[in-house]
Parts: sequence; structure tokens; C-alpha cells
Amino acid sequence: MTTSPIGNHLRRLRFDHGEMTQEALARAAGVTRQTVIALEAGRYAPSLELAFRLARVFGKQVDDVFFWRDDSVALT
Amino acid sequence: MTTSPIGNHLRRLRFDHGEMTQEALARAAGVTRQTVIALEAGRYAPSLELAFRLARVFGKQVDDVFFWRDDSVALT
DNA sequence: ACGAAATGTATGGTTTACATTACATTCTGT
DNA sequence: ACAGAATGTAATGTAAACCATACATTTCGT
Repeated sequence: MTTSPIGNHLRRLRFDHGEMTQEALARAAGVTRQTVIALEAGRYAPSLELAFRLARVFGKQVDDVFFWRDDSVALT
Repeated sequence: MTTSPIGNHLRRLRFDHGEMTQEALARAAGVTRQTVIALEAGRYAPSLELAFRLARVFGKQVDDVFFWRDDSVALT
């Protein structure tokens, strides 16, 4: 039930996109409804490939749909 | 040995970034050298999370580092 | 030409992003 | 209030994105 470090604006984009349903988005992106539900719930992050497909559905860039929940990045 | 539908500019960015080595990039992104090699070789696509970390290393957007090798996207 | 650094290959294991199916709950219109 | 649509939950399985280790090959400075 842990939530992934990546967030998204899928839910908002769906509504901004004419009351688009989860099922409709799922079909448009070529995934199951379960996947859309899990993504909106933040249960896991999509693969980069799926991120591209989802962004394309809304005519957006990946960076406009998904974002980084910055926790802490320790680099040397 | 199949190549993933997602390409990237990692190799070029590494060089544009002061002869940065694969090992250095790996450490900067918090991943193993094997992963960088596999990504540059196009053996698989990174997770979205790793894509974000890699893009950040170069101060770029995900969409500027990775791209979609458009084959055919059939949607209804 | 030699050695070291950089890059590549091989194998095996763990985690997670998916699919599939089935069922439960909430929202909506009439 | 009821029916149907939309959303959510649960359980199991698979493929692929990682890690770790070890070894082989190429590149490069001196």
C-alpha cells in the first residue's frame, strides 16, 4: 500500500478532457482500468513507456503529467 | 536482445557534460553501471523514476532526454 | 608496448509494473 | 428508490527493470 515517489495529474486531466472516464483513458492508453485506478491512487508509478502514451492522450509532455515527489536525493 | 521502444540521448549528454563516465553517471543517478550500459545500448527503458533522476543529473526534462520510437499506435 | 581505465557481456536473483478475473462500493439519472 | 454506470478492492500470475558479481574486451596515456 506504499505510495510511489511519483505523482501525476491524471484525474484532473481526465475531467479537463470532457468527463473522460477511467475506462476510456485506459483504452486510449492501451492498458486496463486497474492500471489507471492504481496510477491515480498513486500505488505505483507507470513505466516510462506508459507515461509517454498517457501524456500523448492529453497532448502533453511527460513532465507536465507526472512529477517528482522530492524526498531526498543524496548524491556525491 | 530486443531493443525497447524508447530511445535516449544519454551517451551524447554524457560527453556534452565534460567527458562524464558511465560509472560517474551511474553513481550520480544512484544506479549501477550495468543499468547505464543497458540503457545506452537500448536494451530496456528506465522506470519513470529513474528517468526523472537521470534527467535531473543533466538539468533537463524527461522529454528532452528520452523519446518515443514511434512504431504504430492503434487507438480506438 | 604495457598497464590502467573505460566499456561491454554473462548469469542469477529480487521487486514491481503490468494483466486477468471477480466482486464490492459509490455515484447518477429518472 | 432502483438500475446502471463509474469507481474501487482483492488475489494471483508474468514480464521486465533493476541489483550483484565476475570476467572479457576496448581505449588511452605514458
